[in-house]
Amino acid sequence: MTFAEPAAEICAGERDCRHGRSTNGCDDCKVRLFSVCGALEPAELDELDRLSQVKNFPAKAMLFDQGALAGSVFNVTEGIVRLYKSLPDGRRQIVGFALPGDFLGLALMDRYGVAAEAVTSVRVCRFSRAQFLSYVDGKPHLLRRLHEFAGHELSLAQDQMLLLGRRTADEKVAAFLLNLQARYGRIGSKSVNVPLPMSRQDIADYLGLTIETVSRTLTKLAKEKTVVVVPDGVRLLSTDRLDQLAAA
Amino acid sequence: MTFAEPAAEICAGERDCRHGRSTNGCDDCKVRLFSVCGALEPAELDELDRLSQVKNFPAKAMLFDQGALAGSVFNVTEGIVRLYKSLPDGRRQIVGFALPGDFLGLALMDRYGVAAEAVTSVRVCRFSRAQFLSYVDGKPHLLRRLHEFAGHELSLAQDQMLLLGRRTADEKVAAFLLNLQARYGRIGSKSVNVPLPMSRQDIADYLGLTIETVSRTLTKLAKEKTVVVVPDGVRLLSTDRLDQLAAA
DNA sequence: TGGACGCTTTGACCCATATCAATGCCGGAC
DNA sequence: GTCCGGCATTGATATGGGTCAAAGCGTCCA
Repeated sequence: MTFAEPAAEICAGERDCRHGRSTNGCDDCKVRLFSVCGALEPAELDELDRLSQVKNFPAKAMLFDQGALAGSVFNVTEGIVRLYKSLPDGRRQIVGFALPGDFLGLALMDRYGVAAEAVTSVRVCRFSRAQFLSYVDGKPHLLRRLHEFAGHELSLAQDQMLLLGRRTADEKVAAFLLNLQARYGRIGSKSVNVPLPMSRQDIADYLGLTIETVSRTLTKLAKEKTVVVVPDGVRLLSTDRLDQLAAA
Repeated sequence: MTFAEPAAEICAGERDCRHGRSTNGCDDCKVRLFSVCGALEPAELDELDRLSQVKNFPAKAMLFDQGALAGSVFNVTEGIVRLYKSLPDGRRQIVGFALPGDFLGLALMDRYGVAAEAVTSVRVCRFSRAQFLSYVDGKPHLLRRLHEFAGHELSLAQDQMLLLGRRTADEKVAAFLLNLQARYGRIGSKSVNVPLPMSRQDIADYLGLTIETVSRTLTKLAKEKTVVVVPDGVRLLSTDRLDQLAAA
């Protein structure tokens, strides 16, 4: 199983949590893990330090396959990862994109429930699942936090079900753009420029559409001056219009 | 938030766990909670006893609404509950059906993420969320178990995304029937007779189809001798054919 | 500098599923 | 019984989005 959604979501506001004790090059992941798990003692952070390990993947590399034994927990620190399930005939459903700060494998099950592939080149912090498990065991506040996190994940999955089952192509694309904007906003500058590092095929497989429909929908939105399509992204001109389409 | 899926799934086999200490009429829920949470001490079971409370709902009654403050955790002991999200214009996505043995509100978040309505008349065991929470706190093995459960839930949700986004009407209906059969099998007799207490509209809203398409698909399956449609249910004639359609 | 490859856009057409509209069927009220 | 109301089925038709096919358009590399 794989949890991969906004860690920042359950972090009570941003803060500078560099604790000045780094023993390897992986400050970022420690900071983010901190925010997921709630306050940790310096000693606990040091222990996490020792468990973490930086790893890089080129674009298109597979971090892990669906059904594989889950040996690791990852924290994405740079780049984007796609998480998906496939049908035997090749049809694919992307169930989520992991952005910097997101975790993979936090469900701590013994097998991964989805496959994970680098969309762009990706840098992660890796933890051994076994070590992470024993680290977490005996820290009930941390377990509680993890469970809350799981509930949040499930809620997002259910939103996505509503989108896949009951929304039109326009609504799907609008919701996708707004959602991405919000998530980028959390990790960097909140901007009307939304990068789209993933391909149209990825977007289509995320929204339950075809590549052509995604493309046509974007040009339609562009024609009605709701967005501007730029290289590798989109500029939102009327978030109001998008909100209206996404129809919360 | 709401977790509502096969509790039996994570129970290591059925067993008769009546512990002979019941102080109210709710043996069933204790048995099932036991199976979710792993071995508990008799004293712990007694404590749960005191927290539980039987409640009945007639068909169509709402157990709780989406976004409402989550005051309770439920364990369904009789009947079927539908869990859904709605769009402002009335479009509805059912994200799951809760059968006897399933839990509602196990995510323990402060608000329910979906609405829950009785499909049939329903009997539940109710626990106060606050009491359940303090009961669970300080029982790390139980927290671990709960977290595993959450991961399983998420995995099911992701399967449903694949179904909603990438499967045809035939495949959706076939997968739905097989899935229901498997779940009934866990709580009673594994049979080729699959009860369908929910309406066609419910099935449609679960599969992202219309009522007419569900009806047509069932008659099509009946014409090709894959199933027989009977009052309030379906008899499966060729699970092979259904498996083939569901295309694991 | 060009051409080849991968991705995106655009166009024309089609089909699976939605929509609209009867009709059928059953169970409860009286 | 029979009337009524709520589902389910079936048929006719429409359409959103899929499919197939052909250009665009960068970018990388020779």
